[in-house]
Amino acid sequence: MSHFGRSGPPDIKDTFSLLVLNITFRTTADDLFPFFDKYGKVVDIFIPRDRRTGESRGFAFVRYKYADEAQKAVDRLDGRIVDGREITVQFAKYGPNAERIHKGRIVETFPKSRGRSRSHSPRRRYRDDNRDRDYRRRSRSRSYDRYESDRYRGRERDYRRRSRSHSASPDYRRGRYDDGRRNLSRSRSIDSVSPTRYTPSPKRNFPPRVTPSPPRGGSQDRLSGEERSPSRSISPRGRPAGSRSPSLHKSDADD
DNA sequence: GTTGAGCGTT
Repeated sequence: MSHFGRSGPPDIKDTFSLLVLNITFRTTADDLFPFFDKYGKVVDIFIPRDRRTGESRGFAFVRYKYADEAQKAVDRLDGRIVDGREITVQFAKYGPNAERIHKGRIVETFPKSRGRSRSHSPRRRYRDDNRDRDYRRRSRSRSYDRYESDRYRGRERDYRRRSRSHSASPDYRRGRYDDGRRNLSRSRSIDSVSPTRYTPSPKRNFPPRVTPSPPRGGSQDRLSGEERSPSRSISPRGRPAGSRSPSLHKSDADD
């Protein structure tokens, strides 16, 4: 199904979570499902997204029903190329609530979890807003010299050159995307919108030449007066310009 | 439209 993680964490008590790193930012759970489903029973797949932009953060969590299948998936899918990117599959070390996890399974069972135990010390469900912008920018400044950077870049470039056969354009994702969502492109109906509850924009239809000038009074008042002045519709005399009779004499036009 | 170390949501 396509609704992995839509209904929240189903049950991780008897599931083994795998952490998939180094995936592309366009890779979705549906893309990873066939890969992992081939090696075992996938219970759920979840890809954390950014709460501001809603984009993927570059990693996913795959839950298997059995440990052996999860282990096989790690051994098989670890290092595989998905969407042109080498993914890294490994057992999750932390749970949804940062609980200890061994082999993708929760080992740190809270003894007094009769209703509320770990809730006693609830850490921030989400990253601090102030650090929210930093949690990904922290490692940007690396000690990479331009030489090494250039070398890595060159290697990566070479890798990409070898990767694409003859004419691989960045539209590879588009083709796949179009393959799955072409319905949406064809009929842009309200019913065809993806289950994601993202709101594109409250205003569905707006005039092309819409003037987004805030209708706030005050300083805008005088500006409005200026703009209203050049209106040729009203003559300085208070008489409509079009109301001028063509039979007006030349001498009358000396105003 | 971009980026690339890491551990998760109704």
